[in-house]
Amino acid sequence: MWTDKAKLAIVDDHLIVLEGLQRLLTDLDGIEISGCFTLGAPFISFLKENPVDVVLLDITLPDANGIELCKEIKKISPHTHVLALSNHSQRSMILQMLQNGATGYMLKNISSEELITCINEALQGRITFSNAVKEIMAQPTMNEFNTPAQLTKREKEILCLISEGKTTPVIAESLHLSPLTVETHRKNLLQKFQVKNVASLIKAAMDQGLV
Amino acid sequence: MWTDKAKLAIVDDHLIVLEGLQRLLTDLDGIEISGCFTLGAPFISFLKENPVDVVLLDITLPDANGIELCKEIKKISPHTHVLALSNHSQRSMILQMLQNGATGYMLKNISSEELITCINEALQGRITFSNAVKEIMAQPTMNEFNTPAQLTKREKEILCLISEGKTTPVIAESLHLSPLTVETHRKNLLQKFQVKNVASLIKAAMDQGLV
DNA sequence: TTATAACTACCTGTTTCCAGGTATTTTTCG
DNA sequence: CGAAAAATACCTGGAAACAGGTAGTTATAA
Repeated sequence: MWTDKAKLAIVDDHLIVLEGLQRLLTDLDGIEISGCFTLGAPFISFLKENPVDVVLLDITLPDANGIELCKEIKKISPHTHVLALSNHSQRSMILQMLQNGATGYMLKNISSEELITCINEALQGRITFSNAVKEIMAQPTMNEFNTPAQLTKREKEILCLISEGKTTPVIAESLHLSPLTVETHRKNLLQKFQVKNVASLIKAAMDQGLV
Repeated sequence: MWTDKAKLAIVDDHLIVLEGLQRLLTDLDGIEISGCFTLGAPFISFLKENPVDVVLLDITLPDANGIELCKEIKKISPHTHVLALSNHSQRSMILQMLQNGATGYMLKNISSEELITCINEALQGRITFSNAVKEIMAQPTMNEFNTPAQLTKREKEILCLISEGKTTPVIAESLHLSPLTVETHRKNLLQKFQVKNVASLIKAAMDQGLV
């Protein structure tokens, strides 16, 4: 059946949020909720069979990582606009979502007017943010990297072990490497995060969700 | 006007969650929503003038810390049952809320049946948890502290500076202390968190939301 | 098939951290 | 007020981290 209403899908693992969004978005001209999902996988299946104009996507789901999911959505259905809905206000997270095809980013403290505005903007293909996100993006790189640290597999592995409190000799042994090699990776990690000791390394890594 | 319905208040800074809860809880026998608030302060004012039987309290509000707010609610109105509603699944957080008078703790991924069950339990004064929380509490202290680290003002201050990458001599200078004093505080921090280096100190502190 | 990136390994110092204490002086609170 | 907690300061020695290099050996992708 043809309809002139835009088809909206919602993906969020919190039932409460799902209900809230439905309540805020029913009885609106021009928008029709065509599906609600608490996991990423069922939505992907749905998307393969049904057209979706815009999806409100919670980026922290139990079964999938938001960035990967966004990428997958755009691969299956490039015309579907992805509006990220999240609690995370990290600049790097916002940028990563945009780089992977998201049309907008909203924080969960959004007002109903903002929400409707953002959805309409997204339907027209315009990049859109909730007010709180706009403020975050307005600050020019306060202290952070606009490009989040790009780590190699080995570096991530070692970073993880460092965060567990393992020392260089312990890490070396558990990875069957020379302690000197581990020291080198450590040095590279400090350089990539532009910090000068483990304390700020761990903080930076956790801020970016890498640990 | 007298009513036999239990009076329920909701405090959550996310409009979406507020709407969702209203949708899930209207038209229920025995429960009446008497107020919704997006900040802690207005609710405290409301509570002073109006009876509330049970309050669904988001413990991460922009204007107040959940634990303090809970304590204040119980001081003003001891018969009001506080049901914490949160995203934080840390055992230590749950225990802290209970220690400060909360009647229950629920995670936001709760189902509607669970939610209603919990509210009814709470109305009868029984300690109650959502299923996900029950699981967390069932695990005997997997690795965590059942008593979250209790830091002094000075310790928090120094912890914060450490997380910014400051070294002992730098911290000493910026606080006008002897480096040896800072070392002592450092040592106490490591002991309180039961870790043996800064890496795991920062991780533990961030996991507990102290940085 | 070549660059380029990643992973590996080494060397020399210096600084900082950490473990193991002890001990005095303020605050804070019952 | 008196006791307990917090904050201050000190000491020694050893372990780990950090700065500053160099350099060979795999992957890997243009």
